[in-house]
Amino acid sequence: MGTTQLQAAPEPKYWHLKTVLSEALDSEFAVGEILPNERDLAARFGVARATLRQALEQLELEGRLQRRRGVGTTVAPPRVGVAVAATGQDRPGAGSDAWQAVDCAPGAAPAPVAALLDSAPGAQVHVVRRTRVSHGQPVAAELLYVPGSSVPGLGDAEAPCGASRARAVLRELRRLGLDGEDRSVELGSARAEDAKELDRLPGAPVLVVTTRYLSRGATVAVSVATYRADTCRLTFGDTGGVEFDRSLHAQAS
Amino acid sequence: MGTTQLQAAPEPKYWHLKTVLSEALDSEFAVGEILPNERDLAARFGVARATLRQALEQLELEGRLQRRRGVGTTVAPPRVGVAVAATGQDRPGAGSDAWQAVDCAPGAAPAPVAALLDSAPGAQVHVVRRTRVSHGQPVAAELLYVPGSSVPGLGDAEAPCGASRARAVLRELRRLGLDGEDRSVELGSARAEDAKELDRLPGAPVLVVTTRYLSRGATVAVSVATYRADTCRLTFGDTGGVEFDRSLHAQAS
DNA sequence: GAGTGGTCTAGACCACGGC
DNA sequence: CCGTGGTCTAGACCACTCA
Repeated sequence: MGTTQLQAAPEPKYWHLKTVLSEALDSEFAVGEILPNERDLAARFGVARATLRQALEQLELEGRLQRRRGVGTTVAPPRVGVAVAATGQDRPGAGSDAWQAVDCAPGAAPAPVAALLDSAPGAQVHVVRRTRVSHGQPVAAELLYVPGSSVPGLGDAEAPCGASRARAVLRELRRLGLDGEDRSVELGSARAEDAKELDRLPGAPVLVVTTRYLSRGATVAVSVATYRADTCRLTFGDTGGVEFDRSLHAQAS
Repeated sequence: MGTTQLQAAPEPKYWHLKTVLSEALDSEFAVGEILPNERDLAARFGVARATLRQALEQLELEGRLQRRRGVGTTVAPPRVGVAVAATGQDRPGAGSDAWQAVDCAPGAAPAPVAALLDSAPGAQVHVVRRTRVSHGQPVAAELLYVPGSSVPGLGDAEAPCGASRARAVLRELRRLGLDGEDRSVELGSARAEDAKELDRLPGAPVLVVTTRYLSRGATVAVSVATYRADTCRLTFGDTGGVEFDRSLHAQAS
């Protein structure tokens, strides 16, 4: 019959495109360099813009590209290793990498958090907001839920509600003496609120780190931190080794 | 003028759709139930299929939906907590949750792995493939890179190359006595090869866990494990607590 | 205002699973 | 075989950034 279906490779175009672009990024582009715009690229490869965009989305997901509306598509630097370390409670940051208390408000813990806190779904807690900056870029936004019973040292009036109160809660928490932490990591998408702080669009992929802080066997606080998945590599230094932080994704010399 | 642009909310349609669908999933659908097909759903909401798909993709990314070509879209069960635990070296799995050695072949470590192994980019290593199954579902595929110098007990001929040889390498490795591990977690997309083992399409989002195993201060092996990001929540039990494994994402009673 | 990426449409065909 | 989700097209308009 006249069916000219000779191509035995049903590999999607966008997948092939992604491979080609990925190799081009390695060999022909420097970090920070801006690519041709999507319309030009699509024309150059002979595909529709939507198809090209599918390839770019994948590359952005893998942290190889960075796209900003009104600006363009740039080659992303290697992912930054951020330590999801020991107590994490506002410890003196190593240089330019630390948590910053933003504010503190009374509120109700969402159901999944309440479950971890062993409290009723609607129970009132202190909600501390913090932001983490690494190498000058925002990498994470955190909501820390602290039941009033964990920090009895504070009047639970709604009083100051600012960064200073946030620091006060953290101080009280530290004084409890934390024995350990349970952590989990999963993929999520940035809520509109987080997206703003992370300088991303809503729905951007994030790594959600949920931490349960323990003191004498009881859960005294729960933290939900969302890290930018495109720019971050979370590191867990079980041996205290810092060397791991470099060189992953580094080009072999 | 006749411009009837009264809507002050430029919230994308797919974002709104996602919210609506998400609420519907909570209230009107049971786990495993299949949704109407995409064409019907799109018509029902008065949007193009591409727009509806954008919403579905987000929900799938968040682990709320599961889509399979030729079958349909189903409501996903809550993410399964998988422990990325202590030595991890083929320890007797807790019930139905364990690593399974697949095979072992000689090969060259890719550049980033070679860097972690402190070896030349092209150096020959044993490449052990393992698969992890949890609750009957494949959740992770792993490539374990072991330099020949770490396991001198084996003749480095390409001999058996099967699951038995893989187990032999693991046994030798365990006999070294591992002091500790450095780990990192980042977002990636499944290579065609991994995708097959994980029962997903190539490019599917995965959590890439890179582990460096140490013995007496030296790196003796490097593992790159890719976990299905849609179905898995990685847990790190610093305190050995297992309770954390349940109840995240559980509906409050 | 020009140029960028982000959203959206209304089609089409293909690959796969199950009947 | 039919129905499903997956890929792809060729347009359009919008929101944003920056000169």
